[in-house]
Order: sequence, then structure tokens, then C-alpha cells
Amino acid sequence: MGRNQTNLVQGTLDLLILKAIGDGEFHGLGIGRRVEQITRGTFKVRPGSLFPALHRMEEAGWLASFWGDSENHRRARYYRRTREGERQLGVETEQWTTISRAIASALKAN
Amino acid sequence: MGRNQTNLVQGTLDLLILKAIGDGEFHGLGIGRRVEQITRGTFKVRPGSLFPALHRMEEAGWLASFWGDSENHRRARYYRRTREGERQLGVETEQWTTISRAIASALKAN
DNA sequence: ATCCTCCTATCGAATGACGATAGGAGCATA
DNA sequence: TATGCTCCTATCGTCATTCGATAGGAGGAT
Repeated sequence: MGRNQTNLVQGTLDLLILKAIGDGEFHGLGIGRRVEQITRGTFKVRPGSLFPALHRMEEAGWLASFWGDSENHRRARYYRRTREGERQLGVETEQWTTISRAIASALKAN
Repeated sequence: MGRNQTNLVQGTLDLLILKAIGDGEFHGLGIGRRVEQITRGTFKVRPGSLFPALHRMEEAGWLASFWGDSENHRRARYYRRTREGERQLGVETEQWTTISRAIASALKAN
């Protein structure tokens, strides 16, 4: 793939973040760690991708945030999914299913 | 996904083209049609994506081309996979497998 | 002649992931 | 008190890629 300097597939980060947060509340780096966990270590989200994505998604209304204290007593911005975000998770999950089926079908072709 | 104006997932077009060509020879628009076929109509590759991709891939050494005549008696540039291209198809297929497994795993998470 | 279709081509805009870099604040150690 | 480490957020510039729009030539039918 053209993914020369991008361990992620462009467009899937939002989906992974929405899924990683689930019904909980996590701060930025914590979300990054969770994405890595649920993808079994395959995707490591760098700060340069993570924070812009979180801001973008809050802007879009999919996340809500507040300042709090981290496990390590640092000031951290916590995120949770909004109802819009849950809806979006559904949309993107469905899109991903369609896409991955289509590509699986292509790879099976004669 | 952020794919607001992109029916493709960024980075998968090369894989689909390499697979669509197979061991045959096709001209640009023909490759586009074949991508649509093997993905069961899910991905429609636009000329604005298709031709730059073909040029890029030839530049990379994955495709070789020559001028010929189309089924409809038009001047058309035909492409075939090079040995490098076949190797690349293997690489990208493997990458895709890893990625789609990782995301499937993420989507299954609690 | 005119029009439609086929085929290639390129340009500018938009998107999104990344590396690099910055800075503040908690905590431990000396 | 100073040094240094880790944690946390943030932004900037770069790069790659997809797309819409647009262009133009040439075959074939009417």
C-alpha cells in the first residue's frame, strides 16, 4: 500500500478511537494505549495523529471532553463518546464491513 | 470514516489494481472496470484517481505499459504487472491481512 | 457535419497521518 | 535546589493520495 509512513489505514483512526473509548472515559494517551491493545499491538497511534484526531472528532460532535487528573496525577483531558459518536460508530462499523468484504472478495478472485 | 469524498480507503487502490490486472493486459479504463467487478461493485475508481495511480505504479516499477488498440478501436495504454509488481502484490496482500485482522479484533472487543 | 462514446491526462483542493518539536508539571534522587 | 525522568497535551510543516473538474483527440453512427 502507499502507506509508506503510516502504520494506519487513512480513515480508520476515528473508528478505532470511537471503539476504544467504548462507554468509558479516557484521556488522550490512554485512548492511544487502548487502540493499541484492542488491535493486539498492530496499530500504534502517534501523538501527532492522536490529538488532532481527538480535536477533530470533538469538533464533529462525536466526543465530549473535560479536564481531570490522570492516574499519575497529571492534568489530562478526558473524552467520552456522545450519542452522536455512538451513532457514528455504527455508521463507520458498517462502512468498514462493506469495505473489508469487498477487498476480501477481490483478493479471492481468480 | 473520514472518507467523506472518497469511496476508496486510502492506500488500497494499488493493491486492487495489482490484483485486477492479474496475469493479463488491460488498459486504464479496463482496469477501472475490473476493480469494480472484483469488488462486486463496491469500488468505482474515478479517472482522477486511476490514471495518476497507474503512472505512479509504473514509476515504481510494478507495472509496464505499451500503446495498443482497445476493443473499440481507440488508442489505449495497456498495462501488465512486472515481476516487481507481483512481489508488491504479495507484500500488500499480507499487509492488508494484518490490518483487517487487527480491526476485526478491535471491533469484537467488549 | 454533428454528436456520442471511449480513452488518456492533468490541475487544484481537501483530507489525514506523520515526524519533529515544544512546554508544563509531578516525582524521585541527590 | 537542581537535575532529570516520565506523563500529558499541543501544533506546525510535510507528504501521499483521492477526488472533482476539465481538457482534448479520435472512432463510429446518424
